[in-house]
Amino acid sequence: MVYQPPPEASAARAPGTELTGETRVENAEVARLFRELADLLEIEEANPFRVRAYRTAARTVENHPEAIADLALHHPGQLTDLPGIGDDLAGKIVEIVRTGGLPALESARRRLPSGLTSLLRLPGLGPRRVHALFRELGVQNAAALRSACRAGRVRELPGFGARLEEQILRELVEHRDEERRFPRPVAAQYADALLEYMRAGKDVKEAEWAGSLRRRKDTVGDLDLLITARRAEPVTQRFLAYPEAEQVLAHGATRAAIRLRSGLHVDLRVLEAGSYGAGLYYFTGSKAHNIAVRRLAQAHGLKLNEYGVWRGDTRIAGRTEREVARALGLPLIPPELREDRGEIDAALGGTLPPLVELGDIRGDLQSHTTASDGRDSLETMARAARDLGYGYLAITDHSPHLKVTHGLDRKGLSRQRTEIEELNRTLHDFVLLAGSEVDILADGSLDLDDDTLWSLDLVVVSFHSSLTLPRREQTRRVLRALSHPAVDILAHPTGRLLGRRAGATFDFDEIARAAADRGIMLEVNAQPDRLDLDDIAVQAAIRHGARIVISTDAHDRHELGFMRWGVDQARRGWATGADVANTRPLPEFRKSLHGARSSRRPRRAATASPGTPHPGSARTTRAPARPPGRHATARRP
DNA sequence: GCCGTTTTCGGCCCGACTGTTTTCAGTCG
Repeated sequence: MVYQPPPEASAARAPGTELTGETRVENAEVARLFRELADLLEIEEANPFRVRAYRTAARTVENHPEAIADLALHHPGQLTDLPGIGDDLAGKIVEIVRTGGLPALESARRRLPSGLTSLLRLPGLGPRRVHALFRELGVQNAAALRSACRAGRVRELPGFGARLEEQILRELVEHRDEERRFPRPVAAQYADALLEYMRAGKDVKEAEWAGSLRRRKDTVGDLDLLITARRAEPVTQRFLAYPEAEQVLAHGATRAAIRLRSGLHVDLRVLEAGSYGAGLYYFTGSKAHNIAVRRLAQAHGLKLNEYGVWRGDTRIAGRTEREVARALGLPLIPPELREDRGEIDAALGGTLPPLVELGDIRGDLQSHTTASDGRDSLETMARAARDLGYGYLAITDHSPHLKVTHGLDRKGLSRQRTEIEELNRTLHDFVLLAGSEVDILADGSLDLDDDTLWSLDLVVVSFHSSLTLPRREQTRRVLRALSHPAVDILAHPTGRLLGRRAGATFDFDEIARAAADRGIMLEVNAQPDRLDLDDIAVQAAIRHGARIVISTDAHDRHELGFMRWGVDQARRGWATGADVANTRPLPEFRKSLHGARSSRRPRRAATASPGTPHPGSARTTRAPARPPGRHATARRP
């Protein structure tokens, strides 16, 4: 079978064409190209270690907290300092960054249709079978595979069969070739219910979630449940009988898998108690972290598997994770950091960061009331925040531009301030801050006049429209907004909505540097479908010296409880309590806030219209918002 | 394709389950 590629697949970009600054290649794009090439090479049965090298490189690039394009263009020699990047891959990165394309991938696409890579996502189909489908039946994509299944031609291939054919067809009809991930807060609801059900089983001793849920990743593809029991069979049976299970995907002695009605796929593993720690470690992952830790075990002459740490045939650890880690000469690494992003070196060097905890949070810096699109009153929100043990809550109703939210203008904000001041007189040990979530307009100007902005305790800015501006323009827009000296916080910086909207494209490093320079804080928005910034960006922001805030953006009193999701996100970004501004008690938080603002504020209160460039730009008149070097990052990877 | 207490070649993490194999390859995590 000779494959004729469609014309558009090979005519990506004329050779030698250079990309202009307008379209800088994102880390994620470099990673995507490497992954596609790895998939195609694997289908071609290339050297599996070569395939792995591309996947490792994809992960390294994706996880790199700064723009790989900057490195490739200005310091290409430093690319090989990154783990898993050698001379060859460094050259390919430079190629991608310069031209937007990768000749090796284009050549692979001429040999194999790239539609094949989506077939790899179908359960039961790996590279060998996908290759056979293409070679024997000429199948190039999901549609062709569906026809082949319906015609009964798939079952006749060696290594396939009627059952596999039926399964493939079922999966195709249900679109399981498309990647589906759940925001973790959503997956956690299903997980909590299933865990409670399993713990009620009489044979169950310990039961815990592992996998990406335990690593607190922002989205979860499937759930991994670990259970210890003397006898595995009754536990497995109980699992398979879970009322919410739609389909049994696998069922062995110690392992089983089901799909819930929600579409979530759940893997169960049953172990004996002596292996609990090793099993938990193993199933928590990530895969890349596991591989790195196993290498470390090898270097010590040990073997690590899900049953324990072994010296020859003797198990020397396994009961608890801490015991497993100790046997490998490591302190216990928090699950959030287990991504092979430098945490093992940090652990070996004794420089793991003391991650921020939910209990460190002293206040919430974004919330809404019935004055705009919230569902609870000022007083209800205040009392709920105080009940959480906070010392302060910022009320940040929307500005008028966003019509659907019925935002507050100058008059509305003034009225609200009066109410807030009255309320503050009745609340003990608790303060409401009068703020606003001010829309960043398309040109980067702000949606409130300067006097109104300066009248607020806290100015949070964010955009809700024009998310698709070209990169350079979007960067300029955000920089202009941050150049307004009254701005305190940039909220949900990318505007992404998990599973629905990718978010705006801009030069995040430039924004983070500007924020650090001006003492503006970057928000980790804790709304389950935002979780914006993501973990990589949090890490990058901290490296640039910017402070983080974790805010719930609560639209009613219950949503104040979203704080935990934001804290999890910040922890994955290696944030310590010191990196997060709202771990400070109010006087301290306020002092730093007003310190930063008063030094930015022009001598004579600006009366210019919204967004007019400001005299006495902070860059020249303001002392740094914090001592330089506070973020000395020897502990960072 | 990367990498080095195995250092420029020869390794590269480890085990369970499924289906169709009749002894194991492929897939999955």
